[in-house]
Order: sequence, then C-alpha cells, then structure tokens
Amino acid sequence: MIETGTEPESRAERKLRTRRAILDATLELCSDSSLNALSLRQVAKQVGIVPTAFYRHFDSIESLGLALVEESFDSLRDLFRDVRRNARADEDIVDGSIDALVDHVHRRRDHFGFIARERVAGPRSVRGAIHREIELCERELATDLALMTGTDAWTGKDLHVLSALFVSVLVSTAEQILSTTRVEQEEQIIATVRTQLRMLLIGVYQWRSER
Amino acid sequence: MIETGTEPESRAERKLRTRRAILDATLELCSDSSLNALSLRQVAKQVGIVPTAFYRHFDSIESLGLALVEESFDSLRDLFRDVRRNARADEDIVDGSIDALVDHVHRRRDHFGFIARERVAGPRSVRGAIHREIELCERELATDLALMTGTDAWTGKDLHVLSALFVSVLVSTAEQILSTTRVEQEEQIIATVRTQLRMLLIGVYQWRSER
DNA sequence: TGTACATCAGTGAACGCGCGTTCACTGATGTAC
DNA sequence: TGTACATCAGTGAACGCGCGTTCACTGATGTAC
Repeated sequence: MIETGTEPESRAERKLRTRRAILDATLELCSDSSLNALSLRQVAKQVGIVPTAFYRHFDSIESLGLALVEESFDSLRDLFRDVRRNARADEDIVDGSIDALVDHVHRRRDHFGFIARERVAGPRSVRGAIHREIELCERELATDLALMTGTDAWTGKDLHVLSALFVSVLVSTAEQILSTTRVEQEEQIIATVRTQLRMLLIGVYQWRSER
Repeated sequence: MIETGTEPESRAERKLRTRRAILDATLELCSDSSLNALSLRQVAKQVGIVPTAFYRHFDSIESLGLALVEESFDSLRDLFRDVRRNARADEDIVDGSIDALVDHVHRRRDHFGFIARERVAGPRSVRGAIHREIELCERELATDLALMTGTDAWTGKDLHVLSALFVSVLVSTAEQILSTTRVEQEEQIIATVRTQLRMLLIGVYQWRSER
C-alpha cells in the first residue's frame, strides 16, 4: 500500500486523538479553578462529543484528573532534568536553575498551573497522587545534591531537608510566575528568587550536619 | 430593664448570628475544595435557612468569599503578631516562630486552609484580594526585619526579598501541616522546617547587600 | 480478493435532581406619636 | 403606656437550565475465513 500524507486514521488512532482532546480541553477549562468545579458536560462540549462518549475514555472527572497528574509530572520531571543538566554544564547553578524553571513554566503553563491548583483544591485522590509525586521529586533531588556536596558534611536527612526547601522555593516561584502576565512583574519575581537562592547558598556552603 | 442571661435577641443581633452561621458553614463545606465548587443552596441548607434568605446577607458566593478573606487574614495577622512577640521575648527566633505557626494553624485550620486553597483555585476577585493581603504581610515583615538587622548591611530591597522567602517557607509549611493528620508526620514537618530556617539564617547572618 | 460477522467510538433520548434567581408573602421586631 | 405603621429577615412557589448517568442505537472499522 502506498503511504500518503492523508492516510485515513485507524480506529485506535482516532480514539487516542479524542482522548488527547479531552485532556487538553480539561486543562483549558480548569485553567482558573479546580477539577471539582468542572463538569463532564462542559468537557464534552469543548471537545465536540456527546456527553456519554466521555465514558469511552474515562470513568469520571476524577480518573481523568489522575491521568493529568501523570502527564503534568512528566513536564515537571523534564524541568528537573534540565536543572540537573544546567548544574553540570553551566557556570552558575542559580541562574541555570532559574532559567530552566522560567522556560518550562512558560512552555507548560497548563501543567504547572494544574499541579499548583489541584495540589490543594483537587479531589482527594488527585491531591494524594500529587503529594506522592512531589515527594519523589524531593528524593530524586536529594540524591543529586549528595553527588554535588559530597557525603562528608551532609547527612542523608539534611540532604532531604535541603532538597525540600529548594522544591518549596521553586514551587512558590512557579506559582508567582503563573499568577502574573506583566513582563516587568515577572522580571522582579525572577530577580527576587535569584537573590533568595544566593542567600540560601551561603548557608548551604557553611552548613555542617550534626552527627 | 433588668438584664437576664436569656434576653431575647434584637433583630440586628439575630441577623449577625445568621451571617456568622453562613461564614462558618462555608468554611466547613469548602474545607476540601474551592469556593468555585460550592453552591449557594448547599450553604443555605447547612445553615438551615431557605436559599433565598442568603441574599439578605451576601450578593453572591464570591462576595461571601471576600468576607472570608478578610477574616482569614485577621487570623494570619494574629500569627504574625505572635511571631513578632516571640522574636522579642524568646531565646530562639526559629523555635519561637515555628511554635507560633503550628499553634495558629491548628487553632484556625479553617482559615489557613481557606487561604491556601482560594489563593490558587478561588474566584479571580478572591485570588486578587489574597495576593494583596500576602504582599501586605511581606512588607510588614520587611519593616520588622529592618529593626532586627539594622540598616547597615541590608538594603530595603533585600529586606523585602528575605521577607518574601520567609513567607514562602511559612506558607509551604502551613500547607504541609494542613494536609496531614498523623502526629509523627507533623513532627517531621516541624523538624524539617526548623533545620531549613537554621540553614537559611546562616546565609542571612553572612549576607551583605550589594550597593 | 470477497463476504459475513464482531467490535466499539460516538449518538440521542430520557430520567430525576440540584442549580441561581424572580417574586409576592408573612409576621415578628422596631419606631413615631 | 398604647396604638398604628414601617422595616426587613426569612418563606415558599416557580422558572428555565445544566447536571451525571441509563439505555438502546448506528455505522464505520477490523477480523476471520
């Protein structure tokens, strides 16, 4: 059979495309509220399918939310991977990390906003899934930090504490970036977090864990 | 007229009591979701009034939300006042601040949870009101920090940056405390933030602003 | 290659229900004289 | 103090609408032979 650019989709391909459309419609529709305030019918309408067709793809808005947690954390892990790469290559770990953060938040506003909102206001199961994912990120970052600091001055516990602090600051910064649209305000947010991380780094360089 | 314990309420008193009941019912009903997912009828049912009676007290769920922002930030300012008092009196500023935080979050779980959720997932006007209030808190804290550090080593800008960092860490800690019910987990959260603040303080003591 | 049957994404009608808001009302409380 | 009237928090019926979910269905795609 001759392959052409306008090959008709298989049934599986079409289904996947509708599923994708549902995920995208949901991210758009709950972009300034929580999944709890979103109805299945709103999603179906936005996608252009009849409400009952929704059930061919997800059991409920809640299980759709769990799928979105997974793909949102793929974006967040992309960010962490870039931070790690910048930390190895670049001259300045602070600037490199902030650049990666800003870049990824801009590129996937939808995913980062979704995590920020559902983390505190989503359905219970979605909140739980997000908390587990964040803890995973903290542990992963702690492992990376161990390689950077050496194990002489830092206990594993303190590494996790520091990792959690970094994550807090990054989450908070991401939330601030998401809540502004003015460029000059964003630049100020970035300048602020840059200084904050530098203050923090001074403490980090001097720190010796109690044993 | 002789005052007795069972004096009949005036019309104004009764109205105030219903208003209070509406505010309390709302805090309870949206304790694990956003105002956007809450209906006027649910609130009325919980209070024990007919749905239309709601309008005698508030225009909409949204304006009710703005009233709750005000009273929630009264609780948050109480916390800040206690932190300030502990900072003056106590031996250790870190322990004192954390004690005050934990105490206030426990006492007004409803208010702190409300701020945490509506800050990111509430109606636009409510989010705006919360952001303004948080900025006010940061500025107030920056003024206090100026008195503690002296103005020789710190610019006003850096004081605000540091203040914002403290607020970020406190907000993040409050959110973690709110999302757990297990005592041992809470103790770990507290131990973590204690170490985080100590790391940060090392940086703070060494910091000299660029001029 | 052609045919007969199976699969299944999406349809459309129907259900009972809770929604926000309107309206005219009731009756206890408050006020003016 | 007593009376006549005003105020207003709360009532209850009614409205049109969107909700989640059920069910039997359609018709294009996929598969077995």
